[in-house]
Amino acid sequence: MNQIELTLPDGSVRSVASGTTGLEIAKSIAEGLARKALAIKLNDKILDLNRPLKESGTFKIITPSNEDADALFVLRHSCAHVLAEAVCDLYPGTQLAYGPAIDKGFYYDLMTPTPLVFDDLAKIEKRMKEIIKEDRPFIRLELNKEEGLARVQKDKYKLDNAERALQREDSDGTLSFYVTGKQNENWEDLCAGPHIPNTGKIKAFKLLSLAGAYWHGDQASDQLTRIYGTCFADKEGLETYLKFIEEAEKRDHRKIGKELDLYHIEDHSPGMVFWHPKGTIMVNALKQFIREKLNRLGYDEVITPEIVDKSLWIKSGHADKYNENMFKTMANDREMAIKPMNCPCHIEIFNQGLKSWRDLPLRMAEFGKCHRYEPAGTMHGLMRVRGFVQDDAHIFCTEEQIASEVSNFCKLVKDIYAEFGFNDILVKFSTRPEKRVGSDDLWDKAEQALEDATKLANLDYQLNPGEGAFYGPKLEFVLKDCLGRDWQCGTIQVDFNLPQRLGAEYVGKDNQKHIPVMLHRAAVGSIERFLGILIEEFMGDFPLWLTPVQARVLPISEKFVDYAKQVERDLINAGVRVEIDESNEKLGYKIRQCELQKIPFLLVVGEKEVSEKKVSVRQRKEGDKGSMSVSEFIEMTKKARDVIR
RNA sequence: GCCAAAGUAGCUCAGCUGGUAGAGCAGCUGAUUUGUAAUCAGCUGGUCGUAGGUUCGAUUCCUAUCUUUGGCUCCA
Repeated sequence: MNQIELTLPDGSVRSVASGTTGLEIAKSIAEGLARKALAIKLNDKILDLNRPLKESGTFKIITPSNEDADALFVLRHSCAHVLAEAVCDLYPGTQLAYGPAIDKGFYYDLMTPTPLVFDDLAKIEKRMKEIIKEDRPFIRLELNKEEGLARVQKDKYKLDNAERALQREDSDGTLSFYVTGKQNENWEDLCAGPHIPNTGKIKAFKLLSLAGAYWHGDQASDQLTRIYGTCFADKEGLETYLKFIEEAEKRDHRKIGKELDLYHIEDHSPGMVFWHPKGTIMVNALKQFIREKLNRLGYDEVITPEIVDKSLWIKSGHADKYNENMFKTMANDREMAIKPMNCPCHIEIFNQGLKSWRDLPLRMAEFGKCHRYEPAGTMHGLMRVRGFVQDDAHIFCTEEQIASEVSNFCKLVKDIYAEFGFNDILVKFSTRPEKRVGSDDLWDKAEQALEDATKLANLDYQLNPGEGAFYGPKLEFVLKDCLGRDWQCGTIQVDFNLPQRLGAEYVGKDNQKHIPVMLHRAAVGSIERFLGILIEEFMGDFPLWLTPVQARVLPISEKFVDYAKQVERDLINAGVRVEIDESNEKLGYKIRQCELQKIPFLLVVGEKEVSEKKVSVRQRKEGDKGSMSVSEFIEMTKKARDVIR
């Protein structure tokens, strides 16, 4: 019999007969290890413990651990099976679709004969616990194509899964099933595996939520019920995770936005933000932060109308390809639309006067307010709204200039994000969507140009097929919120279509007219969304330049209010955003209010400060900084204002 | 738009199986004149998301609708 060589995590090499199982190897190392083992990993492939091993390579025995992604993966996937079995038991006639382990747990998409409601989860959990207690083994069955397909005939989703599995390149023509217990007696599911040896190995799980999900993610297809749950190696891991969610909720920008009185959204205009004075300070501070960067990079800022006649949207293609996303309005009998994007308006400015090749690249920026009719049910605080301000710009350039302009922009995005401490950014490359304008030749050219640019920018990306804008492919810069959900912020898009459609031209060196390429780009994306991300990232403890109130003066009693007002006046004149707390409260109470409002500097003034013409400074998170003169304090804030994190 | 859940005072929430609503904080008034995360007392405040229906009677049951939340889809 052939021997295979297995390299263990400690570097030692074991030579065993081909066909030996992971469990046998675990036993040969230690009985205890064999008892704990969940699965094995051979060359990056996780396998059941009792699968015969046929190849040499790196080898590890997977044991329960909240730190081991492989362990969590098998546990969660097996837990999803237990979930599916429980649902099938409780709701006969349930059809199963798909039940993978995901980043933070697992889900199962299924179709029950009657709709499930949230309260059913408790019942399902109870049944799952019984199945786990029965400690039934997961048994793998490998069947040939005919036998396998015969087993899933009644279930349209599983049949579809089976057919697709057989079509996959790495298919060996067999289909695998996992029975939880005895064949033909207990529940089974078409599944590639791997699984843990028996259900009793699941020690800590919880069902979390119920959601609708489309079969294959296709809106036109069946709507399935998705049950989300999570599973950990032990109770402690589960509790830590649930605690994490609880903690994350405290960072939620919607909660902090309310507590700090930054904004609200109301029923009259769903998805549109009412920025309160304090939020407005932040919006303006962020705009100014970006504006200063753009000024240095040769952008010209413009302002364009928000309401534009339908005819422009017809020419641009929006009326055809973006229609359901647009707010429409009538001016008497004239049909207008509220702009969902700034690009057509920027082309209108470009088209004023004759442009020469010497004008290119022409970088036109606008903090343009856009409105998009997003589907109900997609709104989310500041992150997903219907009215938002983009830090938008359009770069009109030649084909030759695309790569360097895109590359420079990528650098700008990285710089800005790094200043806020976002260093690990996900970049997606989205290619031509089904609904698009322009010929395939132009799309080939645009996608190629964007790819060349990513090489110049030395940018790693994830391919996101079919998700580009209707006029061109795009790069998306993705940030995460407190719960780890992805939000697209920055973007750059290569567009060979709109300039042509809207008649943009420049005179080239050859004295002929040419159509410029247009790069649509936004560094933070939308001011609203980016502030939402920042609120969660900083948990309300904003850097001094961004924070709405930088200092509050706290007179110890009414006797010192006059002096406090004088301090306040001095600070206002020095450009510090300052408030005064004249309330008839004790100092401890006033300080507590400031801490809750996350105010960076508190200036306590009492008898001592009045006589010495000083203020006592208390800094957020750092405590008492001692007393100093007002001018010393102003110097201190000036230094702190430049610090981003 | 789809599935599920929710909507009670400015905020956070209570209100069991139908008998016209409560707490804490905030706010107001008064007392206190306060030294680094909550001084005390009193008072105000809600046609219980909206519109219908069932009922002698609806915050509570039913229907519709709007909004919000968690997902799906879509997107900055």
